Amino acid sequence: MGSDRLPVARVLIDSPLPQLDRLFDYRVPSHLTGEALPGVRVRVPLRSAGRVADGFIIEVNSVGEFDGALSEIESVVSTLPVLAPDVWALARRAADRAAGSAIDIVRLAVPKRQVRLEKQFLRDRPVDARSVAEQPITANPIIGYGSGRLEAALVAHHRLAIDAIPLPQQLPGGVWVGAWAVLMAGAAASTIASGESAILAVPDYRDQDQLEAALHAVLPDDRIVRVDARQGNAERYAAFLQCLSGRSLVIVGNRSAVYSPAFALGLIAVWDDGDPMHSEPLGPYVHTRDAALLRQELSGCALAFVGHARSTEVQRLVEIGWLQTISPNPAVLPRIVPTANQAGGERMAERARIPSSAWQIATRALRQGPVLVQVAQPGYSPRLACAQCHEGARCQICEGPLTQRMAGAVPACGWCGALAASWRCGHCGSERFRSIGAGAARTAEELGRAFPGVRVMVSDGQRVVRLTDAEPVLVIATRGAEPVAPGGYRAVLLLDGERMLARESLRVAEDCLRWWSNAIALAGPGAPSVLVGVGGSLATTLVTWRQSAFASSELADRRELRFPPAVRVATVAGSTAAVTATVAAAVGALDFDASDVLGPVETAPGTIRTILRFDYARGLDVAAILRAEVVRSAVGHRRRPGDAPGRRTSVPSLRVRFDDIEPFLEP
DNA sequence: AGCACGCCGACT
DNA sequence: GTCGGCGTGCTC
Repeated sequence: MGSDRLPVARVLIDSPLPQLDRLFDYRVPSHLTGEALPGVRVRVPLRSAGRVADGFIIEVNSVGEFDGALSEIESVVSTLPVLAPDVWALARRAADRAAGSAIDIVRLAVPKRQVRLEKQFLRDRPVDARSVAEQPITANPIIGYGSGRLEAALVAHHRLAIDAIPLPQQLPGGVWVGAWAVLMAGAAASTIASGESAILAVPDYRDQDQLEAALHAVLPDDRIVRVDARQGNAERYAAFLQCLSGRSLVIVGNRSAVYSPAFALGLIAVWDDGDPMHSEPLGPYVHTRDAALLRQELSGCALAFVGHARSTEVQRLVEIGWLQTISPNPAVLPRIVPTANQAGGERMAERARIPSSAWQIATRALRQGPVLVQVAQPGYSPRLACAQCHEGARCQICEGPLTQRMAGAVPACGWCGALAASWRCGHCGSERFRSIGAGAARTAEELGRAFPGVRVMVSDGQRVVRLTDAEPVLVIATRGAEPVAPGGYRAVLLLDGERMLARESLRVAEDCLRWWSNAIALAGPGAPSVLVGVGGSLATTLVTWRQSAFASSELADRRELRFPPAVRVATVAGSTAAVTATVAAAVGALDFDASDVLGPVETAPGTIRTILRFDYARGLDVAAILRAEVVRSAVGHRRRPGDAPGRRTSVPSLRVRFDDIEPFLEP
């Protein structure tokens, strides 16, 4: 055939089907040879004439790997290469590790196309990127870690676990942010100064706001690109195009920022990797931390995990020598006051559920400025119960737990939101309920009485307050919603320790330590932080501020029990038949020890879940086996027994998830 | 997913 | 004989 000599494009098809997660060969027709280049979006025929699929050209070769008849690329959607080679390599690698499809990662990495923005970008783009004279950047020294030490590690592209300085800090413009944000901005600036790009990933928009403020203090605005969850697609695409401009930039955003097409990537830094917001909810559920680790391995850039409390995952990486630690020098120790939950003493304090010593500390601190009170739950009454029989009050529509947002408010369902105006106990028929526990609003009410004449503000998930001055005020905040106070809080009260520790999770201790540490880091220099009702090793850890020692002993416990992150886990869920077959295949091929097959447990009638655990070294083998089973179950009988003939199951009968951060929680 | 191919029961 | 049922399998 005369067409044999035409180039062959290897194309990734944009399809959710696991069996299509490989490259397909297409002939490049002669009129497209100049445009059909790696990274561009194309439309290609699939199976029968007339059907077209979207895809990305991954590579263009003179010969194909498929030895059947090739179809031709139908069209090149746009000449802009949107899928950079290093991002593709990362997507493939991340998907393989998680038994998922590369296209699912590519969809996180490449936003949906915005034609107008893209055309404008192609029109305005200089022909030669190097012709743009770049304003030279000189980075200020990073303070608090010994002179030049951090910068040297960044230039040498080391992998780091950095302990943040637990203090707020004022920016030149007057705004106060956590010292961690100043550190990360400094690291980014030093990366830019050496002509490279930096990716900074934060868990949520409050952290993002602090980090952006710190970045704008050290870099020109046009060097900072924001990629976050609050953006619409147009804004997101504009930011994405900016990354493709061939300039060294700081890309700051949420978990998807780690997939940005950075030019000359020199640094990936992740703030607070233990925050569950770093866990990707979309398949194949790749955690920011893992994506960052893979990308660092592929690109050889510097990598930094920055936090106040160290996650057990990062601690593991430190202990196997993958990360080196960098701590503040000289050390910065917050002042922690542990208190047992002693009753008696101050009557006002007792009514507000706080020990008298804490009340005294807060009273003294309130003469000088703001005081932070961290509580576990938002709203007024997080739980309601029947006043007569004490059964939990449940929604009459969906059986969800009833809560109260404000004092005297009509109870509402915590699941479906339905108002329960005429509630009646499903157990004894009583119409009276009482509240169990106290949310932020109720704590605010109680503290308002305990501290007469003091201004009280509530900052929870819905309403986050911002403090602009250092006036005395009591700030009641749920964990994670604590505002930064100018000059730092004069005292921090950590109230609901016992309740937070009562959560049923493998990671409670680790999570609590992170929540408390992050709140303590908002206290000003020398200001006391009071930990109410918690003793033991957690209290000791906070008092000595040796987070790494705690993470290390926690990790040792997990090793003993063979729990993550000492080992990896894969959750296999779906129809009884599919899960049974998959687990059998994995056990047969990889010789799992019986103790490493946890389950099955029934999750719903006809569906089960089994957890496999395995050492890191076997990760790729396990993923390959499970992936093959996912493909098989997708290709095989798509009809469940008992289904009406002709209609197919749209829900896949097999789901696989690696490294779920809460693998043992009931679904 | 879609769509073609293929191998057994009631029709011109 | 063959029209069409849906089970099976493939997509460059």
